[in-house]
Amino acid sequence: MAAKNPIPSVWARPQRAPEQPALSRDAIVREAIAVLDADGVEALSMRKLGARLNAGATSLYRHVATKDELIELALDEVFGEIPVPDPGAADWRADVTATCQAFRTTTLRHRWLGSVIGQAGLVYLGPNLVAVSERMAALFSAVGFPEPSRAIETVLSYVLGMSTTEAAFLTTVMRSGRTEAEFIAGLMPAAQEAVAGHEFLAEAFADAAADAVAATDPATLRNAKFDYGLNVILDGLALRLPGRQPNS
Amino acid sequence: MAAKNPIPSVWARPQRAPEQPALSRDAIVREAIAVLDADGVEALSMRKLGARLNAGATSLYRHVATKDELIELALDEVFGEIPVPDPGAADWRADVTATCQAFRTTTLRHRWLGSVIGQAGLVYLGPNLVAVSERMAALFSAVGFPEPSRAIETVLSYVLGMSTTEAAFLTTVMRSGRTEAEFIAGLMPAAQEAVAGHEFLAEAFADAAADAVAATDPATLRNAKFDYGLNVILDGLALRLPGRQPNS
DNA sequence: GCTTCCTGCGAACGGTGTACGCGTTGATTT
DNA sequence: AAATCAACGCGTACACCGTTCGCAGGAAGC
Repeated sequence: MAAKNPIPSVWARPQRAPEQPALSRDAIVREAIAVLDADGVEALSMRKLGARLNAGATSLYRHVATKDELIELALDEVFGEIPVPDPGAADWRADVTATCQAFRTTTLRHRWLGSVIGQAGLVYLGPNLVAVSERMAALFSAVGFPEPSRAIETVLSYVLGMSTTEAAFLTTVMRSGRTEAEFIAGLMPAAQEAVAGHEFLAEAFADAAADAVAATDPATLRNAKFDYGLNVILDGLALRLPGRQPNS
Repeated sequence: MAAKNPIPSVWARPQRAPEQPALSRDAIVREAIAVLDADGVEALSMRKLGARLNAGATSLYRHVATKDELIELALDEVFGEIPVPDPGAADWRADVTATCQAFRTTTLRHRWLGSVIGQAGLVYLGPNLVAVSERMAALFSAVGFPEPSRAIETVLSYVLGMSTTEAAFLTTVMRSGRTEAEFIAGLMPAAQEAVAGHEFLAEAFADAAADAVAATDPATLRNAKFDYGLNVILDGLALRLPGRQPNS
């Protein structure tokens, strides 16, 4: 307001205002993550982001080349939240499991991650992603795993696919304004109908529905599903560890 | 007014043109898929799509409620390309492998699939997706798998994560205008630098680089990586088959 | 004949990303 | 102390976007 009018009167001189925290790349990225977390990737616009920082939209371009670049920065920033344990006394399965769960947690906290990765891929080599990869490589190398990079790729692909789907689902739930349980209940009739006439799918669906009823909480059920698949993969990888293998 | 005049001369009468194929939901979806395949999801605009069909942009809205709905239709249409074998004499591993490879092939043919799924999730229950799911459920049920829906979820998550990453990578390659081999070669220096100082990652990276040199073709190397992870998962699942101890 | 529907479309609204050039400012050099 | 300069914030503008609305014209039913 007053800021728009440079000098209304010579007597009301600048006095520099309470010195805004200024505009910096870090501040922009941080605020962008806040917007993305709150309203998703399609709600992030340079104008709105600028407004939230008490700045014009185009000012952001002094610190960030392009919106896509900003998103890449946000992506890598968020990878920094993933802790990977040192390969230590604990067995490798526990370590890898913890890492994968951390990855999933981060993906669910920032539910835009999936769509961004789907568009940009993981080719961009940000420092935090590199750091996470390094820690994971350490985990597999420590137990003498024959092809660590393939093992990592396998595990991460699973985690990514699972978490992305989960995140998209949770976004849909949240947009509906209902709780997860309510949403699932409301979806049941449509699902029943879609499944009718499909013998095996109906059976699998019935099992899943029974699961849902038995579970105390949709979230814990999702945790269990995630852990199931992860254990399947770790079992498969364990067979490839040297020295403990019937045949090949 | 005169400029707007729809009929400059009576003789230039409409005569209905050579009867365009008209505008139908199917035709729109088909053309949308063509655009998506050619130029990706961010290049699909209602105006351009309309133009390609010799129609105005807003005409499309008579057949499709919204752009998002159109994309959902395209998504399900594309799922129709995935064949799933009947559970037959062949062993289940071969059947599941074939299905997963078909899924991957489709994802790589329509490289926008990943980003769309990341945004929309798989909650929408289109008929073709339901059909694919049914066939997969049949595959697992036929061998008496204890929790078919969890097995399916595990396998599909892996396939989705892997294919999405692959598709994003291929898109980047294609946009660069270089061949895949050239692109990888050009990326090497940056990757080397990013990996420097990361002990285990450097090691894994060296292995991967050796792989790349040994492979005759980047595409066959990608195939091998995909099959590796898939086999890991199938091994893990095999352990859960009833009445059977691990066997290769 | 008249009426009622269905289809396509032009115009318009409120948004988007970002290129460009301007005024200001704080530090650095003279 | 004066002059220079690079960095910064921003207003404007452009080309495009998805979508709404009301209208034109033909087809179909009566």
